[in-house]
Amino acid sequence: MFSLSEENYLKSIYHLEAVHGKGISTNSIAKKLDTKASSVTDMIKKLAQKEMLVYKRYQGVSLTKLGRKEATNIVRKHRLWEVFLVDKLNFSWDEVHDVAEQLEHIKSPKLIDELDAFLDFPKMDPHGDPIPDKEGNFQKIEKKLLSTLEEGKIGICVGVDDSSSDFLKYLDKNNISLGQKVKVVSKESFDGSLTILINAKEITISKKISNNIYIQS
Amino acid sequence: MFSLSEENYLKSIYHLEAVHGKGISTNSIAKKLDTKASSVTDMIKKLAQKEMLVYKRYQGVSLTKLGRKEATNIVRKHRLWEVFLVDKLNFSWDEVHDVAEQLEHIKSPKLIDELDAFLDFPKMDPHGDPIPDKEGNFQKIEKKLLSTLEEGKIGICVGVDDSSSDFLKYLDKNNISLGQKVKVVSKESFDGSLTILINAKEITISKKISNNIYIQS
DNA sequence: ATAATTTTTTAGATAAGACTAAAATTATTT
DNA sequence: AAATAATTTTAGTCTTATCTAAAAAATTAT
Repeated sequence: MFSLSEENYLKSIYHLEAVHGKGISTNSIAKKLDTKASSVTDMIKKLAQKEMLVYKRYQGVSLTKLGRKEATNIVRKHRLWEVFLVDKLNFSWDEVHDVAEQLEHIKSPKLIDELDAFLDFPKMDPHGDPIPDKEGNFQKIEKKLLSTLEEGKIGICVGVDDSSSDFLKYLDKNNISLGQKVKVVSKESFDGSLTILINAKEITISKKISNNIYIQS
Repeated sequence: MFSLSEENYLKSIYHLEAVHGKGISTNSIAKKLDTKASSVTDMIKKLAQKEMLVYKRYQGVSLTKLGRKEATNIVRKHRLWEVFLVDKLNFSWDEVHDVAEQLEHIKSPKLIDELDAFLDFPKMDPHGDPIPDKEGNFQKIEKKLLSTLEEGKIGICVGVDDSSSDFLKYLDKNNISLGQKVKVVSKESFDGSLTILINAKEITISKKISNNIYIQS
């Protein structure tokens, strides 16, 4: 069994590995968890002892197969709860994160699988992220950033990179949601801002925004 | 905000007060929480400082209005989650306690009220215990122990005192569930055991059992 | 009423997880 | 290849919640 703190470390390292590959630095973990590097050193020693990750002083860490399994399960729980909150309890996609952050730590062999079935085995969470199945497998979907789409091309919104409430509220305000068609009308080379056609309306979005929206094209 | 531990103390004291009235002893709290009296002293000092209860050395404690409100809310959450687990996730009534024990500590203003609505504002949990509403009010139903029912009289099962898995499994095995009619066929004065008619079948139950079943008559 | 017992509190220790400050190691410049 | 900078680790401290052992107060028995 793992403590809340241990689970949060495993999850953070998992997410960092998904972006940066193996060999995650102490500092990057500290940044992600908003804690100090010295605290991270303490914890990764403990997790190394539990064989959840491989650690050599000054060399960063990598999850073991066991550690990855543990982390995947936490991610699975987080995302299933998000679906529950949105589909059943009328939460909007910008409200779910903090609650799911708590719910993901509930320990019950039966609970999560029953929840999965109750939700009809969803494959995606409300932000377009894949939900691992019981065994930890999930479908990796083809996607790229909206900012990489060329002028005149069309894509469909399939996810967001940043899931912060502020960003998601911005999208809501501009009627941008998953499954929607977007066409890049023009691209400003100076600042990378994009004028897009969405919902039969033209809007201009900054590079920072288009860098946080995933599309399929 | 309260820690998990603080919440568990508040809940336990609340339940003890429901049975024994005001002035709960350090020892009884220790017993209920399976901890040491010295630990209880430490914690009740802290809760007294937070004005959740009134405490005078060697005199036991009583919840303040604030403390009772806090405790009631935890009970509300516990029981709503129990309903969710049974009604939506196919848990049986002997499986819900440990999971609800965890879920009751999830902090979200929106979550619990949405859950309440989603479950259609249930008034009772799976064990027949009342669910407090948002304001902390609940209907106190008229009930008495099956052991107090006289020979020849009829009652309806409305709750259980002991919610342990073992006891509930015993009831399942004997087809005793809430809402069911029971008739006391005979009462053995020597050991207090009861022969009852339930489900068109006669069974004999010990005093210990009849002391844990609530009926309405 | 005093002695014995039980309950409660205090004092001091421990473990988990975080922190600060300083030392050790690695990486980057010049 | 030194020197400087950045990162990481160590050492020691703090907080929360627990514990044991001993002291203090209350209760019960004689």
